[in-house]
Amino acid sequence: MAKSTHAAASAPAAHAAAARPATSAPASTGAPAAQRGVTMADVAKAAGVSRTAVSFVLSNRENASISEETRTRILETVQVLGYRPNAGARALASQRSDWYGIVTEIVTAPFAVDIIKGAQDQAWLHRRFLLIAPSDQADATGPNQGMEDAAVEKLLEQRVEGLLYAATYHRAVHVPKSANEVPTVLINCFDADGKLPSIVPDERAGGRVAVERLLQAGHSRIGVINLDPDIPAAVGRLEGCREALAAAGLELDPELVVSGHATADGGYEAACEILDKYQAGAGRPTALFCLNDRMAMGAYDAIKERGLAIPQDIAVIGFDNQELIAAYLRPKLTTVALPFEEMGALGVQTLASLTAGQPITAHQQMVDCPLLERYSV
Amino acid sequence: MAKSTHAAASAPAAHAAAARPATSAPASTGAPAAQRGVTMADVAKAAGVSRTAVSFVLSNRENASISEETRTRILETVQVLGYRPNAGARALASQRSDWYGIVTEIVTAPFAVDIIKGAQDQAWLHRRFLLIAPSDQADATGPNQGMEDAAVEKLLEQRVEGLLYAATYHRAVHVPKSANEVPTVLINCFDADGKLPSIVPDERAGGRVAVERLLQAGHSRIGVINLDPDIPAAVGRLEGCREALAAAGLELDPELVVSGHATADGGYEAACEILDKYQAGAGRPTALFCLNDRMAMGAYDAIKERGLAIPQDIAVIGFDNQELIAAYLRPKLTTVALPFEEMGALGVQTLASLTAGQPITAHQQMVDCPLLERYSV
DNA sequence: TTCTTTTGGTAACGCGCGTTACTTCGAACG
DNA sequence: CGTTCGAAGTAACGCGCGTTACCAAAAGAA
Repeated sequence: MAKSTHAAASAPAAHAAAARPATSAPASTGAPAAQRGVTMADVAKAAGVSRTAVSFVLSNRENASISEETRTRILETVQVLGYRPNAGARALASQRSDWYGIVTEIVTAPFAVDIIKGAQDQAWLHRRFLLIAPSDQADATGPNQGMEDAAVEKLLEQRVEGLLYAATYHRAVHVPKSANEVPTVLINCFDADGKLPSIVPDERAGGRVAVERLLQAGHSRIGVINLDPDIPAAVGRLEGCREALAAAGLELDPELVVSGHATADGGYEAACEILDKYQAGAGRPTALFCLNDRMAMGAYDAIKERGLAIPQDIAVIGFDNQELIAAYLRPKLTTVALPFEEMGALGVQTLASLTAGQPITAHQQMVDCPLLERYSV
Repeated sequence: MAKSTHAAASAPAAHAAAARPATSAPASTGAPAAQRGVTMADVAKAAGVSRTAVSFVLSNRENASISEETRTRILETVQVLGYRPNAGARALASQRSDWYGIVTEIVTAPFAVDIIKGAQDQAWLHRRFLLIAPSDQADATGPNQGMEDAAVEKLLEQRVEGLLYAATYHRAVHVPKSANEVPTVLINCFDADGKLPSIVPDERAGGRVAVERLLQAGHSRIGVINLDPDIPAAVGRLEGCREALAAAGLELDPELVVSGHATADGGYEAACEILDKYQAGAGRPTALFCLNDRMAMGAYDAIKERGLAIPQDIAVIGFDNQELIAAYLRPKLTTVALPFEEMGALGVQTLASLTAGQPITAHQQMVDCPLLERYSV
């Protein structure tokens, strides 16, 4: 709780009470410094025109008839006075807020940030603001439904034009009811009731591309370090794995599939089990497909412990592209990336279509998981 | 760019054109479903009172005289109609927006998310909304000043009551001029002009606590894998290191300080240099203080390559607490954490004081960097 | 009984802006 | 010379709400 905050030795002056007084300095020098609270009426008065004229000029109205002369005069006045439009007032008058809301679990999120970034960038391009509301809260006792409802409620109070609902791992979710009042798109998750449009990673294609890469490198006996077999990610990735093998006329040996806890330790143990089951050349796999990068990290240790080299003796391929792991393991990990940024961006695009009343391409959109080649295959 | 979006096989129904029509259903059944666009006036009419009365009740006015009877009647009507206050209109009328803005580099940020989370949580507790604006943008050519100005400008258009400016690594920054129009607090950086209040990690105390831990474990000859010696983080941490040694009557041997690139590879090379400079027992350090976790990751490899055990032969301590590295290395890395969340939270608290006109405790507040004990010492 | 105070409200203004309907004026037209 | 018409601009309303000033009736006080 960061109690020990003390004055810094390095900062010479101690502007302690730096709070700005809220008093308005009515008419300062004619400096171009933006004065607080300059309104459209002020601009109008200073330019000697009506407020309406200013509004017309600033909103670039097509069929407004304003002479080029007054037009430039108004724009100059805007500059001089440092006028800045009031987004809230504009929203009130025009009945459109230019805001989207996103509710997501920030706390437990190594990935949420990527979704947010993708969405944020795209929203910025669409000249929209993205309001972020946490669906989990520090002082709440776990991620409770109450928080989510409150988050959606707060967002709706801000009159967001659309809602994004993002999960940090691919799964089915229940979205608060009030989300129905506004166009809503799910990201990295799907509606358990099947009503809302969603955007998810194409796990199956990802699994396929991973195993295809191993096959292409000449491996035919491939071990799989599996996640909890019930979650959508595991189902899809394993299915893709089977497809790739089948296309090469191979089958997945159930003996070579080991499920473990989705951690480095879990990966370590699973890798040990697979590696110790066979002798080299006598059925021992020459490649490991780890269904996430954390497990790949553990597998690395198991492999190195046995004096084996990556990728010469055993090739490893991961999933997720957890940057801080994959890019810093030695050798760097070849892995399949989860397209969080793209999903975030696509979410905003979909929302934009929806709010514009346009049809969307599909109820559930799947985004490719690209292979990231590094040095472990 | 996520081109291949195709209909999902798993989603049965194809609610393709799910766009909601914007037509208002004037008087639906008396269902309790929240009708879009219920206003305070609607509530007033339905409850048979004036709009003022509703406003008084909803804002819990102290000295308003509303009988308990009408009060409950109003509240019931609010429930029934599903009235939801319009935050924008409220902001306009009350001249306070309840919004803070934060501008930060999301792109290049393994850490920015933590700052945001801390700030977000705290803002939520203060019943404030946090608007996030990116200071770097996907299509921009690098982090340019133009983007930052635009970000601040956009935030001010939203009439944020205060501004947070966050960097992802501790450094001096230049803040856009217009930030002066509103209370502003810097997080994980400081104003090059020395005007704005800031919140930074106490690097020196962090360096001290790290080395104290090593000393306590019986190490007296400690190697240091340094960052670029010029950045504030390196200066502070090294200073703390010297202090701890001095307190134990020791001095820092310049021979044992090696600077490297702030990556795993840089750490690997630096560690190799230190380890190969001496024989075991003949001056070779028994512990390494790595000034960040990525370098510690490389150091691990150098140590293991030489057949040495962590922490039995060589103890390692890191800095930053980059979760995905520190918590998954084997053995798990003891490190000093950068208090991003705390800094974010403290930033909002400071902003709250500032906007309330209260004095703040110090121009620059330093937040402790706690030691995280794991298994590498 | 008359005057004052309290209780329980309401009318009306303004926040900053988008938007529609209207006015004025000079030029072209018949 | 009267009429029409476009150009240039303005008055005024309303978005949803906070807030101040005011009012009517009931309850005490003198």
